[in-house]
Amino acid sequence: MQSNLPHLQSTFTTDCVIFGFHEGELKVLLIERNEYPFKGWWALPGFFVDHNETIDDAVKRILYEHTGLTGIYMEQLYTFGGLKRHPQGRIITVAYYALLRLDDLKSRPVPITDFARQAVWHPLNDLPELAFDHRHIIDKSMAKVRRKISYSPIAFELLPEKFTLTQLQQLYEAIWGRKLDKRNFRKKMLNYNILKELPEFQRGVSYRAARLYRLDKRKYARVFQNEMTFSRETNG
Amino acid sequence: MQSNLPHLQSTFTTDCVIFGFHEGELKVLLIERNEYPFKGWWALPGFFVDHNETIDDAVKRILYEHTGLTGIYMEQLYTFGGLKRHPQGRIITVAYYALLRLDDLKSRPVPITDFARQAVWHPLNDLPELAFDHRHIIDKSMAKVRRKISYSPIAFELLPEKFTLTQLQQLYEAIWGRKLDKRNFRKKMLNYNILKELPEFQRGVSYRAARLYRLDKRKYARVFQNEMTFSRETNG
DNA sequence: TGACCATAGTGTAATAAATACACACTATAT
DNA sequence: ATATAGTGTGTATTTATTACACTATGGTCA
Repeated sequence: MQSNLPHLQSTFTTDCVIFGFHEGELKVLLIERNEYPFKGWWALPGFFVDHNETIDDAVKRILYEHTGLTGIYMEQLYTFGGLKRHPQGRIITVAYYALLRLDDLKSRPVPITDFARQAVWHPLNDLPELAFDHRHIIDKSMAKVRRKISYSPIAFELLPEKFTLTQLQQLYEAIWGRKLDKRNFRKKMLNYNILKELPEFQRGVSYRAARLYRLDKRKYARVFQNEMTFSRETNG
Repeated sequence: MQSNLPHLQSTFTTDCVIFGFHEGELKVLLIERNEYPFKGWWALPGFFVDHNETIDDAVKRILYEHTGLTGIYMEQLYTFGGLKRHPQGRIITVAYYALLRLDDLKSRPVPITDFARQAVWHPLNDLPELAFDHRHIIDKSMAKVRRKISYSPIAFELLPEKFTLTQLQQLYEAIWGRKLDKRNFRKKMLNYNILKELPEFQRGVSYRAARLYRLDKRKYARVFQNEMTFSRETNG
């Protein structure tokens, strides 16, 4: 960019699509707005980016405020600058998505801010009508996650530290919206050699308890390049 | 995002990585700055985004000013908001990359603006030191193009309408920085069935003239989903 | 006009990866 | 003891990837 020009001024914000996975379902954290415009509507958590913080820091702040957690996996998605996306004038928003372990959150109430009446996890398959262009932002996030899960191990961000292969498979199925073959899934996933088999099993289930695994972080980086793919499987 | 808050103001710009392909080499269009900071340094073409134009429109404007062309393939890359990226304070930039047919441009002089002494195509493998974080932006663009060329037919944006298979292969080789096997490349590319064989041949070469092809647009969309890949080839 | 140069153009076999597919096992609850 | 519900495993088939070397052609130049 070039300088010495009139510094045109504009307002910009960040909005964050926070994904969680619980009981085989993908969920998104939405707030119910307590302000105009779109008062009473559901919307993505978001806020203005202060001029002395980075965009990443603004997003971390929002994530902390809504989850009480730090160190959440997050990635910038896209910057929306349509002239009509906000009824009060053009507001640019830098959208991020975040993936988090819903289990870490179980007993932690979602804090309420002045701007939101409540914050609630909504199943991705059953979203209410959303304020602004937020539905579009969620759709675009899902498209990115759906692609990215094929070549990087982001799925593990959504699972508890110890998980069963069935949980992992259900997560892939939820993200891709299609069934995978159990034998092929396990064969392939174990072949990547990024999972560490634990000497532990599920507890409290009324059927054969499944073995627990966790991600082997030493091998994580290697796989990031290897590009895991489950590309063409069609069978149930 | 939420409203009714003090509208924090900030300045933001767009920078554009314009890629071209010529004589087997990838090139980037850079301007020589005629303004402080970084006066005399090479930089990406860019400009402030006006508050009544979309970001896409700002980029189209920049592309037109520097190439005289419209309808160029472009895509948003990333938004950079580091506090120290500009010595005069935090300026957010939305980076785009664009792909264009250098041949369309052959006899067209690159226009000079007040802010730039000259605009020159630089080979990607031999870039000068760049102003701001522009080197980082170019690297990130290349990473995206390198990935995206595997699953979408963006390569054709860089070639003339009629091209030989060797040109197409050289382009993939330039983008991936490694040699591909000619027979495997042709077999695979022709199998996608997205190329239309023309009844024409190269002219003016002092060796056997190669057949010309062009992209078959009817089949283009289908391949966008099919995910062309040349993943593991290691042989020269 | 024939030899030469530079690049175009072609096929097959070996290996690796993806896919389709079905049944026995086990922990728990009743 | 038995019903239930989900765990855990192996193989054959198909498809994709890789490795590899020679002939064909158009143009140039002696």
